[in-house]
Amino acid sequence: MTAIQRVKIRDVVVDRLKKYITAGCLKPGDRLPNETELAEQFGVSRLSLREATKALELFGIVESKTGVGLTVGTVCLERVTEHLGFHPALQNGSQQQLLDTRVVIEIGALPYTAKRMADDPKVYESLCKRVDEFRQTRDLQKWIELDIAFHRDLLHASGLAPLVAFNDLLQIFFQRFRDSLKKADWMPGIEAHQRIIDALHNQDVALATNELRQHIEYHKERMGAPE
Amino acid sequence: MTAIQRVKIRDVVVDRLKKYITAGCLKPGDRLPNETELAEQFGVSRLSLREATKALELFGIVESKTGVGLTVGTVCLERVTEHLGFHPALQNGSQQQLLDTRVVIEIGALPYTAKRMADDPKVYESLCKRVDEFRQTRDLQKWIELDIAFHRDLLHASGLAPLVAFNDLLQIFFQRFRDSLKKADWMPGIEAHQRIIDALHNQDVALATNELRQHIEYHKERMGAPE
DNA sequence: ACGGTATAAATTATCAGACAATCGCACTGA
DNA sequence: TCAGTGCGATTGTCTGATAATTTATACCGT
Repeated sequence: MTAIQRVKIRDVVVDRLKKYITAGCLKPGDRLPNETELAEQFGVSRLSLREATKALELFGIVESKTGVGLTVGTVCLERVTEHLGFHPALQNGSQQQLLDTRVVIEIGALPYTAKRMADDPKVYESLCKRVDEFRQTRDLQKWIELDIAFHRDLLHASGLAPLVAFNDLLQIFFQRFRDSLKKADWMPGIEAHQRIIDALHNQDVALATNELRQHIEYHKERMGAPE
Repeated sequence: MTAIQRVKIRDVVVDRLKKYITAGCLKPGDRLPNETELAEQFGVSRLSLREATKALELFGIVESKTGVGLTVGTVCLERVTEHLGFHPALQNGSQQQLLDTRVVIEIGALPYTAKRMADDPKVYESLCKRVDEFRQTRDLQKWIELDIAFHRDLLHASGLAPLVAFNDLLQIFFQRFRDSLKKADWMPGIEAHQRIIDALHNQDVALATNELRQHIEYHKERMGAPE
């Protein structure tokens, strides 16, 4: 007794559309065939094709304009956040995994960040500016935004763009219990941020790693196993 | 002259659906009214409502089953990651960046894998089985598949599901380079795989890290800067 | 009376065809 | 030359119908 799930046409069409784009090396802005033609090519009705394109449009992968046609787009994580941010049902079963994943990504990026810091002094300066912003803020909501921005910048400084994207995605799933934290919980984070970038500035990756790990583990205690 | 954008019905429906869910405090698994009823309630045709629900279904926000109806779904990271292949960071990222990202992820997972190996002997055994499969294969295409599978299993053994999803995403972009490799290039990889899991088996994370780094860097030389 | 099976109802999945709205562009007229 | 107009192409939306699937119910045999 195999639990077979009926394969829905639009899921197939979604895959085929994505393959069509990648196989043709199409870039954002490139035109796609019109709906009728694509439907014929895939051997489905226009409606089924539409359901697929409309779904992909929510991600931003394709765009459609009346009177113009379909064009290739790019995933815009802000848009994804917008749709997911209202968190009806984010899977929270593995907060531990999410945090560990963050640790892996952020710590793994540190050596690359240190290398870039050695080459470009502006990297350190801009990060310092972020921390200063932090010190001047009293509003909790603003702090949260700045914290996300700091960790994002820290990753961005590594020069590894994919890691930034992955981190953005993870942040979506963290958003919820961020709100449940108290102001006092965030206090120690400021100086931790400073110590991390200072260690990197001194090319002491090991120290930065320790600081960052402690910094994230600190949050782990506050979030883990609530009930 | 404001750039007015025609408000598309399905976008409105998407918003109203999300509000419907949040306003009712609906949880994953909760039933939604059927399509006809919802369409009537929103004052749109059933088709427009469908386009909205199908789009949300790609996110996992709602689920629909034939003969059952609409239910609130759970959004999981893996599902979103699956469609992230069109993110600019991955589209425009250089091979170098993608490889470095792989290094960060795979090496970062090793400590977790070692820990799980210590707890469960089956982890090591199943990985060994993979390597054995490798030795018995002569077909190049099969080797490529097995290599991907091995690295996937290695990550999976860490217990960090998000990393597996990220890795799957990265593999899409490596696919093209793999095909250009020669059979001889893959030979040393087999024993490297064995050494990695043996080191982990002995709880020697540092050694495993070195082996894995060399293993991936080895490929870097063959792929890097072709033109 | 009970268990299993066949039928019916409810619901989504998919399709076909039509018309409206919108955009781009060529064509025309001054 | 240039502004205006109309036409074709394309997506947006609707109506209606049929197929596929699951759940619940009624029926039948023992």
